[in-house]
Amino acid sequence: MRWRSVGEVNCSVARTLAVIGERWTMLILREAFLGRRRFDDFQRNIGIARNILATRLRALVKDGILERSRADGEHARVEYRLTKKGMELYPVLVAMLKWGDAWLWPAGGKGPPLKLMHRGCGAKAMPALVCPNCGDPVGARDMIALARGAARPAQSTERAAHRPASR
Amino acid sequence: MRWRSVGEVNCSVARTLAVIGERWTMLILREAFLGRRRFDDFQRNIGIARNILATRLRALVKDGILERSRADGEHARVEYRLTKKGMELYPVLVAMLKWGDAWLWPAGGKGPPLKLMHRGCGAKAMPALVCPNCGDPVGARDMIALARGAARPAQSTERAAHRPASR
DNA sequence: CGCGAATAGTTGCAAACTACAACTTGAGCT
DNA sequence: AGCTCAAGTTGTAGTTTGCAACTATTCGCG
Repeated sequence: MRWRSVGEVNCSVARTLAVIGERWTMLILREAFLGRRRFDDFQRNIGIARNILATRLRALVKDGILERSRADGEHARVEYRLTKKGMELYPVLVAMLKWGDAWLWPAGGKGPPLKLMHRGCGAKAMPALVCPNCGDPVGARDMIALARGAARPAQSTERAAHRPASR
Repeated sequence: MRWRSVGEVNCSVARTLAVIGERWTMLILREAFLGRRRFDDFQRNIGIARNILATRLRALVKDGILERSRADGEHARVEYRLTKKGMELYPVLVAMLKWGDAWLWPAGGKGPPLKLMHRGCGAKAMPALVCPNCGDPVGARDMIALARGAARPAQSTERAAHRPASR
C-alpha cells in the first residue's frame, strides 16, 4: 500500500493518520492550540520550511481542521484557526505531551517546559484517560477491542490457518 | 529545521513525534496493541513495504518501544512486543481512534470496524479525557498551558515586539 | 546429511517528498 | 509612486519511500 491511500483503509487510526500523520502537522496543531494563527508565527516557532508549511496548511484547511480567513484591516493578514473538528484533536496532542513528559526527559536535565492547568478546578495536572462508565483510569491492558458484529476480541490471528495438522 | 533534529527541541510533543511521528509507525503500534508480534503479520496487515517495516521496527526497538526476542522453538521466529514505555502510548492511539470514529465515517457508510470494551466494568465505550483532580471531562478550552517558571499562560506572542511606536 | 518451506530481513533503483533560499504577489502606509 | 510587510510560490538539490527480487538462517523430514 502507498501512504497515499492510507485514508481509505477500514480503520479509524489509519484514517486519522491520513489527516494528521504527515511530518510537521502535529507541530502546526500544537502551535494552533497555543493560540498561534499566522503564517509567519507558525513558520518561526516551528522552524518549518515555508513551502512545506503552505502545503500543510492547505491540507488542514481542506480537511476541515483549520479555517482560513482574511482578517482585513492590517496588510494582507491571513488567519488560520481551529474548527470544532480541529479542537477535538486536543486529546491526541495531550496524550503525546503527557507521554513525552513521562519518558523523554533525562533525569539530569531540566524537564519539560510546559505544565497544564485545569481552568475548572485549578489543578496543575495532565488529564487522564478513564472509562466514561465507571470512571476508572484505563491503560492498554484494561480495554478489549471488539470487531464490529463479532462478539469476540479482534485479537491476534496467531498461527491459525496454516499448519493445520502439525500440532 | 530539519525533521532529523525535531527530537532535540525543547517540547515534549516534538520529542514524542521524533519517536512515533514517522509514517507507518502508529500503524505498527496499532497492530502491536492488537497482539501482533511477528514481522510478516505486521507486513501483511498494514500493507507496508518490507524494508520500511524493517527500518521502523529497528527504530522502535532502539527507542525502547518494542522489544525484539528470538523465540526459539519454531523456525527463526522473532517477536516484537511492547515494553512498558510502549504500552503507555496507548492513550495516543485511543485518542486517534476516537477522533477518527467521530469525524471520518460518512453518515451513509458502514461506520468504524472496532469498538472498545472496558474489562473492568464491561462498558462498551471510548475512554474519555478527564481532569485527574476533579474528574470533569476536559477539552481544548478547559486547559491552560503554563510555561515552566512563568506564572502566566504560554499563549500567543501576537504582535508584541515589533511595531513599538505605531500603536 | 541434504532438501524444501517458512521467516526475517537486505539490496538496487525509480518515483515521490522535503528543505533551503530567493523570488513573486498583493495590500496598506506615507 | 515607492516602501514595507505578510503570505505564499518557484527552482533545485538532497533525502526518503515503495516495489520487487534476492539473501540468510532455521526447522522438519526422509
